[in-house]
Amino acid sequence: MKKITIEDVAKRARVSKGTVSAVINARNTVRPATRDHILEVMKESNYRPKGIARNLKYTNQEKSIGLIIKDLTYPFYSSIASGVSEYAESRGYSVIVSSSNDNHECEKKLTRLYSSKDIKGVIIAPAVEGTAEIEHLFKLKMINYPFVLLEDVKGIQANVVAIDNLKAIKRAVAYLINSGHTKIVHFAGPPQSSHTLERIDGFRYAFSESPLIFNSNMIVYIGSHYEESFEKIKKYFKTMNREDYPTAIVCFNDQQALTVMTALKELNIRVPEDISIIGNDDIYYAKIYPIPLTTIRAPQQEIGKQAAEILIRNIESNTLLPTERVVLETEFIIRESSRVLNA
Amino acid sequence: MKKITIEDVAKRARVSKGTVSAVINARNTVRPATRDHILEVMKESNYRPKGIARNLKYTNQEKSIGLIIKDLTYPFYSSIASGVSEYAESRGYSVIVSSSNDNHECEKKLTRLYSSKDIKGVIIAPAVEGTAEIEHLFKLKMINYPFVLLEDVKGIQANVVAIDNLKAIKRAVAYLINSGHTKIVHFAGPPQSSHTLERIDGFRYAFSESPLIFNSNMIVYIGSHYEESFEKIKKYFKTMNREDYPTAIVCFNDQQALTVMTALKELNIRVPEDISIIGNDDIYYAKIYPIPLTTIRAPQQEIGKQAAEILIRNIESNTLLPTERVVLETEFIIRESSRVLNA
DNA sequence: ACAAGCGATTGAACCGTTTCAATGGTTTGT
DNA sequence: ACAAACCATTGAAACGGTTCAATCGCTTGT
Repeated sequence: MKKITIEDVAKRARVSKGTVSAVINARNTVRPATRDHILEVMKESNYRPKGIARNLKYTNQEKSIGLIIKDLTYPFYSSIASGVSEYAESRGYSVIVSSSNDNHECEKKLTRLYSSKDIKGVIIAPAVEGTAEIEHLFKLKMINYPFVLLEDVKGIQANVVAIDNLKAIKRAVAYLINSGHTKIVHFAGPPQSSHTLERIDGFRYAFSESPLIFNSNMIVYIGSHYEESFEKIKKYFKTMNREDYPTAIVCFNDQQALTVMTALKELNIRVPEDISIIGNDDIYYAKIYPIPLTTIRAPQQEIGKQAAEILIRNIESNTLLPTERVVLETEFIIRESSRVLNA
Repeated sequence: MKKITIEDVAKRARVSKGTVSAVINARNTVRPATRDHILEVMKESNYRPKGIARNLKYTNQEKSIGLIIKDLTYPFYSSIASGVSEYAESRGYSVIVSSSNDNHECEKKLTRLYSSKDIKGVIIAPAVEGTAEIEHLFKLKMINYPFVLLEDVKGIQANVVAIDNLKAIKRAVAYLINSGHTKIVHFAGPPQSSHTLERIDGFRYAFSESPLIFNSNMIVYIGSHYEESFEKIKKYFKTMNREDYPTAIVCFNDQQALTVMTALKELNIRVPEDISIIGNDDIYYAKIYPIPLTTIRAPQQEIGKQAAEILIRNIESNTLLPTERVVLETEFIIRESSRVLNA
């Protein structure tokens, strides 16, 4: 069962390849009867012209760039995607997105896929930094395939657009400490994620610069998906005396923070009167929640835009450009889910 | 400034194309000195091997399918995407997603892009049905390019996986009417969207089967994005006497419903005591809202899965299969944002 | 000193289309 | 009836890589 080619169709229709090609491309030089006959044969043999062969000769039809993110369903990443889109479209590029599910193998497969499909370049939110196999990135470098990372990766020099997670969390925690909170807890994300680690580091760092003393009970692994985390959150409070409750929780991200607030409501714990909640990212739903969430805003659109800008600059350059590294500032947004104790 | 080819590199490095190719593919038959020299030349001339040419000969490396949706940032679509992903990966296909922004031109461009890149098939949530130019879909049919639509499109016979929007809304409205609500309003979505129209139709249909009489004031165009809708919602209530307030609002989708609830909170209108709110879709955030949303659940994952299944069946068949049409059932989920009046 | 063996390199064939100058066949004008 | 003009069709070259059998230049063993 070998693939059917234009040659086969031509043979069966008793015409030349050129004529079949003309039909496929809807050129009006073909006699209607011939045309219909060829279409008939195409249908009968379920002939599918091979896209890449069509593009071999005249290549610069449609320009496109790729984006590999960890999770399509998390608004943080889709906002980055829309930032990429907006800029890219303005430069005439279409954008193609895939999710690596924070899985390394998947990321490798996707980079191979993208670079083999005449997609001009790719923006990658790299998966699980810890495991750090990065040969696939070296491979991209070798073939001078333009790419931009959305996170630092050790061991390779590449274009990066990142935010300073550590600093961001540190600032939020410092705010709580300055507001008189002493019983502060961090609800951490998925253990294997690099973001989780960075945020824990930021949390600890803030303590090291304060009179308070960090201890490891302050880190509670909750995850960020509803299904896994909702029960964990309730259990955490149920197995604890009310007087031991933290007065503030710094959450891994906004999605988790919203889940926490909903769980607390079910437990009749008030936000922010009993407990202050701080999120991370400033996703869309953080502000339409009835208790608007205090959070650390990452400039998601801007991340996307800058990454796209660097990428396209590299794509369109005919010399190899020096790598760039951009670190964007986060913004601490105080809304109603947090409270100052020593006012 | 013409494109640099493997030939150019070979010439400059004083070797043959074959050797350069061996270096690119990391074959270990190349003498290290030769290898380094070739790499040097590649870097100097910023040579980027053309992906599609590499794939011409041995083609079936990585299988992938495409997905074109209207809005990457709306959770409804990203859930569909994850349904597609899950099934596709299990069959060995990678998934590539693009957003058409509900823009027809963009959709056309993307279908061209996908079919020209050796992506085996595509699932399309078609943009703005009203304007309905569908030559691009006919084009796909002509080249027997497998595709599945996520909505009926008039004038073309194609694979479709859809939900019955009209029936779904009708059911929700019927529920309200049966619960004793008489002042019911529909907050509609973006005027140009086909979903908006279907939902308005469902709303009217429910009235036609009840003792109540529909009138056009019951339809209020609010949109579904925060920025545009929040103020509109507040204005709607401020320019109205309290006794004229509807007792129930059927929203275009969940995102809008959540926005409405937040706006109502600001106006000190209670949900569900003063007004019942019904959403549409059952997105993730509908259930982590502190007043869990009554809504019409669309089986998003399942939509994605079924579409992917049909698509891959068509991709792998070597004869042209008859088109399929699947209509999935919605589920009315009563949570806490709605209230029965005549209990 | 020569044959065998080996690693590195070459180059022609191939992948499946598009293109376009050349050709063949039909119609038109006179 | 014949040249000119016109349409539809052909077929070979081109696109930019990969592959692999053949070859080349060195070592090695005897």
